[in-house]
Amino acid sequence: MSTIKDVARLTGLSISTISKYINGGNVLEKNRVLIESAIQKLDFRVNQAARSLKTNKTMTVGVLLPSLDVSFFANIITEIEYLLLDAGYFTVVCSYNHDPRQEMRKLCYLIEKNVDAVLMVPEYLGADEIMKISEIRNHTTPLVLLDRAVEGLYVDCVMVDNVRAAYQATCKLIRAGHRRIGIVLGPAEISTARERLQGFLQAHTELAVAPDPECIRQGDYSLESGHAIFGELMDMPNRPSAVLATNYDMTLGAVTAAYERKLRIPEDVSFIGYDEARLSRIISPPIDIVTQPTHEMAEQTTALLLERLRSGGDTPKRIRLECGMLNGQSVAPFPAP
Amino acid sequence: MSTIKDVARLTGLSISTISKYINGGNVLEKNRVLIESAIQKLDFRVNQAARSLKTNKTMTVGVLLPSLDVSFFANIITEIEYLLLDAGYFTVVCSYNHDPRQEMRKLCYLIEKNVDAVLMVPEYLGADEIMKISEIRNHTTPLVLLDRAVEGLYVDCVMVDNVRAAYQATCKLIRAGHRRIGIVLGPAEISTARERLQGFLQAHTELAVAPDPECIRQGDYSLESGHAIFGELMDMPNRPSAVLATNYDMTLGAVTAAYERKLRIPEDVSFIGYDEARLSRIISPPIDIVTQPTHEMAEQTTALLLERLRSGGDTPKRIRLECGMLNGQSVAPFPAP
DNA sequence: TATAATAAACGAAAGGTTTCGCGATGCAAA
DNA sequence: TTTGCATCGCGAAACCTTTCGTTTATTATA
Repeated sequence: MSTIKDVARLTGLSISTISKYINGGNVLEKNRVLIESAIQKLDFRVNQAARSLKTNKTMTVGVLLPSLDVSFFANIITEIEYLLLDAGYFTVVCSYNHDPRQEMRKLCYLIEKNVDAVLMVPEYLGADEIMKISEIRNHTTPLVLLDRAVEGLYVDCVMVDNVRAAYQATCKLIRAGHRRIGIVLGPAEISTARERLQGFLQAHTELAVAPDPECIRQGDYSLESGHAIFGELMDMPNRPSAVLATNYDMTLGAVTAAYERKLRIPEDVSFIGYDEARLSRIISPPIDIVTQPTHEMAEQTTALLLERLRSGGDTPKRIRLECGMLNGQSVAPFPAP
Repeated sequence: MSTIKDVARLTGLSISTISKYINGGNVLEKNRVLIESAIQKLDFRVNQAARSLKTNKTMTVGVLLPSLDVSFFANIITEIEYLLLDAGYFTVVCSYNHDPRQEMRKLCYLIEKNVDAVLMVPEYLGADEIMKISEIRNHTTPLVLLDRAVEGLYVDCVMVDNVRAAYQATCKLIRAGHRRIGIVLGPAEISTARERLQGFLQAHTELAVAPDPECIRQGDYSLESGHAIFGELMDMPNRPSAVLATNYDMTLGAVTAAYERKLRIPEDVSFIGYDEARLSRIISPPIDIVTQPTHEMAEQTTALLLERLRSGGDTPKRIRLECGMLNGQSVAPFPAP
């Protein structure tokens, strides 16, 4: 493995000149040619460890996710990755597999690996624990939270107005005449699930409809749980006339459960799904879908990350983006006209 | 940020003693106590850049995937991650988002970041291009391929016997009496898709059934394409009486398409899916599924990686694992008795 | 008590890069 | 021809750790 020293020797220039060239400094044209050919011949690559040692930077952003295969996050991260690359930053992802112990452990590892910033989707971690990490306490390593806040933790955060999104979807159902509405929620430990429930309840309150606790059911944001819970709801003696599923996987699970029971949407049950517009491309009639602003989330998150990476600490920013609603044909008036 | 030097000063010991302790060497009991409390007080952490510079190791394995949200890969990687962590290695994942240019670029980045080994699921990259990377040519950075080989590239590889898996599934359909069988394939550029097609054709040849080219259709391993292609097959004037979908997402897409058309499985069309056993938990009647040995793949891959990490180069190993078949009730005799 | 054997601590070099202040060089203007 | 100015190149220090060969301390043995 050849070093900058070898390049210096081969070109007859000094180490500092080579370093200058490598880092975009000006060198004499003839030296430029010389250096480039030497680099080529020696197959020289900058030793990143040495560079990091000196600069205290890795030009790498660490992303920590609860799981690798949640398409909602995967989509956002993919976009962020492109944006960060444009800014010269490499992105590495790692997952804690919904495991509370791994969540802390991996966060520490990432920071110890000297990533320049961490972007994370938290799940079970508390503010006190995160604050134990000195790099975060001292703002040495910027931390940005995605999709979910951590109570009592004052760091940058990009999220979505979950309350309002669920509120609007629920309102739509109530306005269509539905009075017993089922909701398929995520785990109560996760703030998005709590917020969506809150919006659901708020719509009931405002429109003076009493929610039935039996119709409020908690899953784990997985395909299977969406399937199971939708099934349970439909098997109730007085089943809800409409259902709201609150993420992509559970939406898909709910739809398969409906199909399986030969329940027609919306004739037999009205339905609103979540997250992926492409869902309506494979379900007919197309369903109504609450869409989250993934592009905007990616952009805002990247902007936030870059700002922190460039100019460091400031008072934390908390960004809330609005969700949209893709109108389909899965909400019918109730009772049927 | 405090360094080993600070710890040395505070304890009155030498730098080398501290280093020895950090790396698991023996020190006097009283010194141990001293060092530990100093480390605590100073909140000392090893500077990984400095360590890497010296040792030429990062204790990190880089994983390169075509996309983050393919659950088949995500499952395997999650398991590998645990196994590698036990062996002291940290795993970082990155994705090239099915983008041929990114595929090469990210591979180079990973290697430049000094990961100790790369595990990759290749897609479009050719052997010649990969061999341009000197670290791989010289076996400086071990490269292990997962799921797919690269033609002409002689490196370690853990894959599955796709030909046989598709062969057996197809045989099952033919033996049940089906003569026109549809297959929903992935992109021809991807070796697994070609192999699965080969197995499909081989079964036809051996059992003396002529395959209909019209029934052989290529998608892109996505939910939508599974949906679309299954739909196309069912819309044919003389549609196949059985269909084989060749990955998880396309299976799910196919099933929703069947539901949508109110086609009963297996009464109206026999069906075999792929990959995820849990599929049968949300589809009724449970479907027959070709299962890939994800656990074993994870184990073998990890073993291979660790071997390379520990003892370096050797003649490349190519491991082929057998797939299984989960019997459901989605294959009916044809014509119906 | 002296010596050998063992264990622990030490000092110094090495690993490859960036950075900063200073010296050299080249060119235009006077 | 000399002066002034702008560029460019250079040397050396610094970043923090590991490692290896050597010294010192400790314990056991004769």
